[in-house]
Amino acid sequence: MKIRGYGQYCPVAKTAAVVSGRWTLLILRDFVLRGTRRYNELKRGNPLIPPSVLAQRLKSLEYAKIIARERSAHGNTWEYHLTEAGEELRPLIEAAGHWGQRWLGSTLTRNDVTPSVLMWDIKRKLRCNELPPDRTVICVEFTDLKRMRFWWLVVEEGNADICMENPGHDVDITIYADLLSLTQVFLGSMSISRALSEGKVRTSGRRELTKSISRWFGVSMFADDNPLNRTG
Amino acid sequence: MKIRGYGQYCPVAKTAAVVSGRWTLLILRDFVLRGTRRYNELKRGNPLIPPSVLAQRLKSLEYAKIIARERSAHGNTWEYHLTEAGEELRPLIEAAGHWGQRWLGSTLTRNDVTPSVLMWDIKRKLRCNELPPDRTVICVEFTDLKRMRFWWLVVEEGNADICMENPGHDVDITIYADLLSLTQVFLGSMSISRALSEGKVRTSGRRELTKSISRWFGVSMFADDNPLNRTG
DNA sequence: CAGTATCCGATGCGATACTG
DNA sequence: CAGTATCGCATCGGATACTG
Repeated sequence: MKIRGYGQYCPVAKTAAVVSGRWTLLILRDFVLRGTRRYNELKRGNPLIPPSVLAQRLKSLEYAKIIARERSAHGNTWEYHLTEAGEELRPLIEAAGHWGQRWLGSTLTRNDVTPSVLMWDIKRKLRCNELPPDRTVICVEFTDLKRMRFWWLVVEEGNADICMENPGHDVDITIYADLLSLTQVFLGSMSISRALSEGKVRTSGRRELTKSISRWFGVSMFADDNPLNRTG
Repeated sequence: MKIRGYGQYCPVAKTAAVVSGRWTLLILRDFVLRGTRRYNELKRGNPLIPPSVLAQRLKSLEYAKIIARERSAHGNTWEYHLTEAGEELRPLIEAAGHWGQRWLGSTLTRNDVTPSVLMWDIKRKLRCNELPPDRTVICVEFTDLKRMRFWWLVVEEGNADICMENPGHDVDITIYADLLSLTQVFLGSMSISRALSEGKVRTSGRRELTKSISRWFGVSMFADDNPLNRTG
């Protein structure tokens, strides 16, 4: 486990030696912004990372004392968590996100979107307390997909679960959208109300859930950095 | 000129695709923090970068609209400058520097230090207005070096020049130090007064310049992030 | 001064398969 | 679930030499 540096004393260079390998910043993002703790969660959040690379990066980050690996609460599996040093990478990660949204947000293409990643992001940002107190079932149908077309979010007691098969309960609201449009909504480059009025997103089901959708449908933490949202 | 992305819509991933190549963050540091504008300045600040890699990175950054290349004022050479997008990378670079100083500052070794880079950093941070209004000549002698042992800073009219040969003027103050110690002083991991009292750094010449040294000898912008300086 | 040209070697990386 | 093992290719990166 050797870290290849740059032969420079500059603190920026020291940091760069640790965080600038391929995939590394994304793994850190998962820890810092998504609260990820497990190997397979990291795979889910980064579908294209080779498992060997992920394993190697985790070892490096552990070696650098940015994360630590330990038994989970139940003791039957492993978990990673940020150290204090790792926590303090938050400003760096957030700066990267703000900048990317502001200056590269318009580069979004079909190659950048994956239904599973989007659905987990949506789930994570769902404002459950803005939904009815009893169980709510939200169905998402990606109108342009064959596989991975249907997703269900079951919200109960302030907690959301993701299913890929019909969970059997009555569906309270269905959201129809193509994958790219719903991603744009999540990223804040298109407001959900505009998406609805333009027909990019449609809904069916209980009317009051559609009316309140912009309250319970949370968006990316970088949504406000979108150039469209600039006040200046 | 293709940028290899990660197949993710996340703004952090978009940024990572642009800035996380080897040397890239350091080149950006030179633009953002050192005010570098020229190819050879970049080489000076990054002695180990291969010229072909530097050229490729500059092209990439230009392609990404982070820097722009244009004729210098005199028109006989080329200069780079940050675009607005590039300027806004400052928070990212500074976050990297703060973190590196705080968590990796103690990893400094002999392999990380270069006299030329240090001298240019010192020159850049010299507080000329704290020096006498007339010409001041500062000699730095790296006591552990054979080559690159002597350096002169000629400060005149609020401006400092670096020489590697005796400029001929009388020397007002000479600073003797080994390369690692003076680097530590610059980085703030050792205060100059402590370095003097411990004999890591010595001076000769005009007494008033030694007495005021902690005023005119500027340090790294990350010096305060050193764990030693923590108040908490 | 500001880069190209060339070349080679390491290794990072990706793909796939497999395991306790 | 949480990774290893293997493997081969590509390409990145480093060194050196050279040029308008």
